[in-house]
Amino acid sequence: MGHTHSHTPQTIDALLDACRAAGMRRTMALRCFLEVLLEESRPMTLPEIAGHPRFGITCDPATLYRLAARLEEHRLIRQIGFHSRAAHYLLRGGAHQDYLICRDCGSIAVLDVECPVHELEKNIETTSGFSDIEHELEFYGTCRACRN
Amino acid sequence: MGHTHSHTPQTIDALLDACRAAGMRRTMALRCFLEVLLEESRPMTLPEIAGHPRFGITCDPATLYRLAARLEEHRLIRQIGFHSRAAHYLLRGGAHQDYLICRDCGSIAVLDVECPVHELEKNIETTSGFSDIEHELEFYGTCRACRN
DNA sequence: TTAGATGCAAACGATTTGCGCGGAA
DNA sequence: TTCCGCGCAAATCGTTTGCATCTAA
Repeated sequence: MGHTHSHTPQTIDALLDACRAAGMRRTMALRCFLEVLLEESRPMTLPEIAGHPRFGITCDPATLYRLAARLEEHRLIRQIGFHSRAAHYLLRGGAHQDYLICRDCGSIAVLDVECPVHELEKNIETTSGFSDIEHELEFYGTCRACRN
Repeated sequence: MGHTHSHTPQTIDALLDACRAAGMRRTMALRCFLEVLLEESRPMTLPEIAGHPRFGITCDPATLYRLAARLEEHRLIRQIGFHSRAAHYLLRGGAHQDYLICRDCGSIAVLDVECPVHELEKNIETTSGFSDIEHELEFYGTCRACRN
């Protein structure tokens, strides 16, 4: 069963409320954006999000990027940098995840492990002068399929 | 003094030899590329590398990107994905480094800590079916200057 | 009514690709 | 002499920005 530190289950409404509380307007693009991210619950690029069948409207790229910027600013989503050209985003508030990525085919798997850096993170927080620290841990390897 | 697991000190000649052994030609662009990476010994983007004073020639972007691709393929350099638009590269063969990055100004600091994921990494290697695994660990926070 | 969102269009910057030439082996 | 690597040029693709219009509050 693993180490899923369960957090409060997220719902669209709760998310939209949080957005509202952060001063954002309850717009259709916002709702679609969050719905996709919530349904998929994995890191996605903006082109992926816009192309998702659940994304019910057509929406200008500019809108999407501005939306992502606002959501990230208000800490509702988080960017994660795999080695792909496009940035990935995921909802905050879920359990922290680490990833295992195939450097050939780019497939992304979620690791079901206890993240071993919490200690270190606290340590850094007190000694570095940085605040609001969080981390990103990815493993890159060659998956069985790509090894031929 | 920290945890610098010292590796064999690298020299341009050793690096060029390694390239040669990998079947690459000893070209001027290759030498400049490696010299910059060696001198700076930090993750750099390709535009940064090409713009470095030590990069003695002018060289077409295409050449640079193809060079990087070859070097990465032969495992002489390694890509690392900070949250910047451009990919960063660094020489392999140095000690493994983890980073602390300011999410506002983007400054990158090298962490002088024992990396706490080696165990986990071995673990994943035996259970995941992935091979040649390596990891990337970055901490993101707000640095003192950006906190105002 | 009004500040915040959106669409449109155009600009940007990193990265990629096809092609013919020049140089390292 | 032979390929490999290079410069040139053009195309891709993710992302950003200015501006006029629209809309949620």
